[in-house]
Amino acid sequence: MPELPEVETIARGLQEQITGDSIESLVILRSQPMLSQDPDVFETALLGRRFCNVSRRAKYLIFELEPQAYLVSHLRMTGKWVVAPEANESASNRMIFHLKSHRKLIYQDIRCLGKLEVVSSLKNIPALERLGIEPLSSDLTEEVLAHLLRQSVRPIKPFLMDPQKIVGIGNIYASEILFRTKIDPRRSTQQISFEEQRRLFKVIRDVLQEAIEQNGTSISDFRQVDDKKGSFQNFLQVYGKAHQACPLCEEPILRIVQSQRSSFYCPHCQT
DNA sequence: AGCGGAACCTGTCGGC
DNA sequence: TGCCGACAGGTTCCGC
Repeated sequence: MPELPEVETIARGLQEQITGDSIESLVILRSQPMLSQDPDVFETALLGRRFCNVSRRAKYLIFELEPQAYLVSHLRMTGKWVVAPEANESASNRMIFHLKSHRKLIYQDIRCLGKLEVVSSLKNIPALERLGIEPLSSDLTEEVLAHLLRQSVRPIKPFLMDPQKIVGIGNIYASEILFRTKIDPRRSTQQISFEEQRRLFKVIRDVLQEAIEQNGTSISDFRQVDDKKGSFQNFLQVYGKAHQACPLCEEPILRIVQSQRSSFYCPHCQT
């Protein structure tokens, strides 16, 4: 489900809603295969602890707890976090945290592809160590992007989605970024010109930043922590728009498959 | 070393 | 109506 802007939106919502609150009890409705650790260990590590911060790294949510512990959550395709006065009877509810404020923090996940883990140190999560560069941080520069493009040999679209290179860009934003930069998603990273690299650098940051300002993209089921929709879906130009007219030239948008994922692009505008 | 494909799951939708 | 395949916002593992 979520890419960087959606995860950032959820992190901000949770930060605002649950910081200072603590976990009184926990009901685990289903733990497999989302939990990599024993459910009893998971529960014991959480009970009584207080949320002191919620942040994002790549597409991971990091709940900082006091006394020191971290709940690390990856939503994968269909994970969601909801804060509400009471838990609704949704079939996708997987865990219900009963908070001291009497509100409920609910983890939902239709496909159960998400991952949850409690650790005493973030160093205990190898996947976090393997992550690439945060695109909105000062770590990403034109020079760094040029270097990453040069050392890779693959089409630009799967490159943009590789979290070991640049984190946070998923299937929606990869297509949107390439449309705005007018680059064909099949082009090799080796063949991206200097001018195109500069455009990519700017557009990657612009698109992600704009999507955060719109609270993410709600195409099917993404919702904020308070159940409201994001609004970046109103600004999508190609994602999910196969056969529709390109907003620039009116040619039909094409859908192709790359690395087992759909790519949407305008064959006339993107070269 | 780094790539593409399969696997991990469930739900929905369109075609026959 | 029922069945079947394709598809869905992601990552990891495996073989080449």
